[in-house]
Amino acid sequence: MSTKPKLETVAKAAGVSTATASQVMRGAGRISEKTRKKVLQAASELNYVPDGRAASMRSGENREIGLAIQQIANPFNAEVISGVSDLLDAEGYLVSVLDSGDDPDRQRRQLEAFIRSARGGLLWVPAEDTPAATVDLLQTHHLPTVTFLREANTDAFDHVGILNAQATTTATDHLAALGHRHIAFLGGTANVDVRNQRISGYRDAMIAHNLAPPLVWESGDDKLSGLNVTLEKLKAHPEITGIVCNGDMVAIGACLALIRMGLMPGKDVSVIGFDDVQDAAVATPPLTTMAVSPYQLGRRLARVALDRLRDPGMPVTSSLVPAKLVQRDTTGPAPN
Amino acid sequence: MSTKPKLETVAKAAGVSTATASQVMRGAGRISEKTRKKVLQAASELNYVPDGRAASMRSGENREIGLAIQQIANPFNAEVISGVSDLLDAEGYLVSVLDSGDDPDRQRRQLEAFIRSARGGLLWVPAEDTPAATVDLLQTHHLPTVTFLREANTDAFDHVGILNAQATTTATDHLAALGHRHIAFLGGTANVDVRNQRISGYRDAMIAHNLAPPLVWESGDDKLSGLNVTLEKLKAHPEITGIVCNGDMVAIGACLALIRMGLMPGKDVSVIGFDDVQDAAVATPPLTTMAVSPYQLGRRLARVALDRLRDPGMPVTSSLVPAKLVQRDTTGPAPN
DNA sequence: ATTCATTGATAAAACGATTAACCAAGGATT
DNA sequence: AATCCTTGGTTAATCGTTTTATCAATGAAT
Repeated sequence: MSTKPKLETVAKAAGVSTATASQVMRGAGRISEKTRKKVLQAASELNYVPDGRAASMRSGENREIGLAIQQIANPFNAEVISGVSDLLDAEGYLVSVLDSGDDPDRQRRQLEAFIRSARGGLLWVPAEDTPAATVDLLQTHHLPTVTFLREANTDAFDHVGILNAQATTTATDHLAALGHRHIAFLGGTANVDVRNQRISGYRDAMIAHNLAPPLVWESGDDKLSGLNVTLEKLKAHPEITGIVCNGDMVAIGACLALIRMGLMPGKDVSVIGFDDVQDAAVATPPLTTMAVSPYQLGRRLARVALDRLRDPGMPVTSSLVPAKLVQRDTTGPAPN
Repeated sequence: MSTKPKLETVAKAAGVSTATASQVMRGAGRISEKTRKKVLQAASELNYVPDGRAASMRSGENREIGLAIQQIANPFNAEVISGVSDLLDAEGYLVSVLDSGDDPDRQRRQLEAFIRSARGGLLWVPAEDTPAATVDLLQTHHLPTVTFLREANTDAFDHVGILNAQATTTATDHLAALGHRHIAFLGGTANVDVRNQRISGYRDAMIAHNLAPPLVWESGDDKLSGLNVTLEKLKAHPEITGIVCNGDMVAIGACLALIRMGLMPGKDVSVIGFDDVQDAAVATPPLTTMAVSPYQLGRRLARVALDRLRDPGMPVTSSLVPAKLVQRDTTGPAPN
């Protein structure tokens, strides 16, 4: 009574062969209505759930897909996850999320475990300093992979990302148009591709408008380090009246710092974020930011993965989505 | 060259049987050092990764465990996830996170898919209004399960949770000691166990101190709805000088509302949160809250799961951890 | 020179599904 | 009446491991 039911159990209960039972369960083959009913009845009475390991092993299919990301706690990532899950869930896939903590070793272990279980596909934000061996691993095992935000050093994977340089150029242009001349870039740790692209967009705009020499402030990606770094750096550079940020969280941190220093964001110093996380609109004051809609980005990512799974022969795609300037209260005309 | 290597491939390359190769890979059985070397060599050259489906099917073991939670984006949950992953990761398990969105149907689909793949164990925050059939499903399939925060209606699962009533009593006591007499409870939607427990702790304290009749304000669990509900309700009840919250995010929302109304949190109206998420300390003003350390809670959860997996015969456990009052700046003496 | 352990390796039967190939029975077609 | 589809179902091989039982070879003990 308490032993886990298998296909054979169901088949016996319905008085048919396992082959027939299997066909019924999958709605395949030619089965009469009468026996179909019998089998389904038996299955539901026994609370039968097929063993996906066996099924997947034999059929070579697997409707579980993984999303490997560095930090689930990051609100941007959290919203991406929602977008991915919502779409793939509706298509009958099971999405499970892996958090690498941006640690290449941990990432390696996770991906090996992932390959072991031979799942259907992988949506992957490669950890910083991912070794080529890890990319090889995925390729050797023919795991359908879509990279996200960060590109892997190969042309075998589809990619979904953001037009980073274009976005920070737009952001810097915006501040320049408001009369700011001393603009700094804040956020991110050294040598991450995404950040480098954003910095270069910012640099280009600074040069194009013939503004003060570019100034890059390194920090973490969270609120707290945005706060601390801003406090410290702004003391050394009181001439700064505009800050282009690597993410909304640091931007919010920067605003907190300004307030602590008795400055008014959007009045004394203008701050512009990146991502448009939900918090951005609720922050006090509401944050001007380069919006990419993480949720929609997640859906796009899922869509690409679906296309790839359905047509493995499809040529490799790369889709880069633009960010839109969303003006709220943290940017305004440069003071006198 | 490009076909996925299997155990047979490795065995052939090393000139041994698959049985031997298998034993080498798992470090089991009695194998001479010489052949051990040969096999390992071959395996690494071929980039061999065992097929976990086959292995798990035969051996009945699976080192993948799932964490099913309602909303990844919630910072409390995000920190729990870190705690769980850190510990289980170190023990060689693969943790994958499922987001049910607190939707019972979606949860059901996810859990079925989860059972299909016959994974090792489940850490489960049951969705609101989870039907008994879903609990049955897990039991029929003998999936080692630990419920978290919310209890399932069965005594078959281990449980890890919070002493909710005790915590809100402490919180209310704290406000009462500061001289507040009109205290409201804010947050959560109707009829969630956790919330009911918290409300009852609040109620008990209100009655014990002979304060104004309890007042419960319903809202979501996020910042924005905390903000909106507070704006609205406080207009109707201007006598309120203290608010006990169902979570830090609503508490922060409430503070934002106060500021918008020209009131000072901790001076005009005292607010006390629940959870102690990272944001609580960074908020302006820093939030007084009932701290449970989601990260540590996650580790505890993982620990219980490990114990259960290692000794399936162990009697069912239930561990409830207390919350500690962390005083910051949003609570203070009642105004005159 | 038997017998007995011990060591190191292997053959073959699982695990629980899927699926190609096959077949029996009945009806329609010539 | 012989042939040919069609329908509805079954048999048996297969996926890639793990594991039990077995076995050959070698050296130690009688």
